[in-house]
Amino acid sequence: MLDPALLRNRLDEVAERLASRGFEFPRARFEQLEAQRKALQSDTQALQAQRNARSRAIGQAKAAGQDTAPLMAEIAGLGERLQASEAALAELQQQLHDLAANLPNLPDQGVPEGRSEADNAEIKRWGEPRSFDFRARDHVELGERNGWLDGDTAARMSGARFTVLRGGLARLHRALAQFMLDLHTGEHGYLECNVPVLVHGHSLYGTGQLPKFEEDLFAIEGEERRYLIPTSEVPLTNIVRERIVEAGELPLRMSAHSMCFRSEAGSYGRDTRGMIRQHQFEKVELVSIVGGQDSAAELERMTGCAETVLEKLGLPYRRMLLCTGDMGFAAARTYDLEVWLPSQQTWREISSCSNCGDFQARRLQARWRNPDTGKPELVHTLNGSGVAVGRALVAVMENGQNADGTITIPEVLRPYMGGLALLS
RNA sequence: GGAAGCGUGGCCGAGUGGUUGAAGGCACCGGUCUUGAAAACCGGCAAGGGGCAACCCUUCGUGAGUUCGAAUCUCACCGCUUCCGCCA
Repeated sequence: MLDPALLRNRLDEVAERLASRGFEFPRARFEQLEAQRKALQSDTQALQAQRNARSRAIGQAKAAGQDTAPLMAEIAGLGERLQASEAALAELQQQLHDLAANLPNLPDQGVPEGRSEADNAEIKRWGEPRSFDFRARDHVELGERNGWLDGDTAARMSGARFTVLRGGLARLHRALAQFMLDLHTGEHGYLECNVPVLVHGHSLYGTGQLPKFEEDLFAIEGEERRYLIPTSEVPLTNIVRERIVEAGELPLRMSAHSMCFRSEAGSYGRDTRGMIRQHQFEKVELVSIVGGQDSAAELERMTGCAETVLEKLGLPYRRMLLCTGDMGFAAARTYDLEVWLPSQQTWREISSCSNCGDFQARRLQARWRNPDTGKPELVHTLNGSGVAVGRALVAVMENGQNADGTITIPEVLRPYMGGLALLS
């Protein structure tokens, strides 16, 4: 949610910055609603003030033992007028709120303008894509040869975009998640969390997936509707929902390994082969809650933590600064990490780290107490993948493959594989 | 699933339908005192919204209702606690 004061006072700037990310602000409608709201609100409050004053007078008269009948007669009809006014105001405010809830965050200064991923800026590159002296196989081919990776069996029980993993590959997948979580909690200062994967709609509203992107989610109907989380950013960030955090608790850094569920509506035909795009996948997530003055530096730090994962695994990657048109709804600034996939001869997203500023915090009413002022202020929230486990598995397989179809296990994972160095 | 109880500010906790946005305490901030600190004492201290401002409005789990007036009365819902049943 954008700062409502910004909408009222600096509409030109807001509209312009939203336009830079390809969002057309419904300006005429907003201005009309806002003008009506202003008039109706002051009318309503005048009526409320009148009612309060009269009721107080009746109370005083009664206490003094005077006759209250004339005062009562004076406010006859006030109640109905007030009720009508309040109802109309509530309706208007609902419309304004609905409009505001669908506005994406403003891009930070310094985010390159652009319409699609083609306009993203490459910030850095690490590692050297390996050159093969044999035909490099893709992860599906590598996996199916040994029955490690089985999409057909998964399709029979669950449909498309699911996978069954077996044996050493299943273990390697688990090893990756363990390694990442250990790294972030042991060396990067994140608090290990285990969180619900089923959440209420209001939690998804808080992080910005609702109301606009309901079709991307799996919903569970029961006595109460719940949703499967698309990322543990949702539960981790909702930990501070409607809380006032003490300054000494910040920065609050949390990490979780969880299942993630996405309907992938609208991506028919894309990445249908293998494990790149699944309805159900695992991810180690990083979330930071900080004071507003620290969020820019925290984004750099967080992105560095995600990069460390890839570096320790020996996976070549590049860091991209997303352009205005390619950022997510809640993000003000986003870095994507893209890992090299030999089979596709291209870079594929494996992590996305975003600074959401106070956008989510305003929806969540998540605040901290600023010791300088003694007043509560909205926190800034950041989230990043540290990193996607399924895609990391794909990258390890493809980059670590040998001519005979075996896979060399990165050294940092061997302790999690019982010392095994080669998957064969 | 059955029974009982409870939801009040950052926290704890009072609150007979009428200047109660809410006593008291803790925490926090400022001051006096002190070599310094602690203690003691004095003062301040909820959030959100509207207005240049004076000031006004809203909020006591949520939503409806009764009333001139609701933290207080009624109903429904939600959440929490305890006991019983079931259960990994």
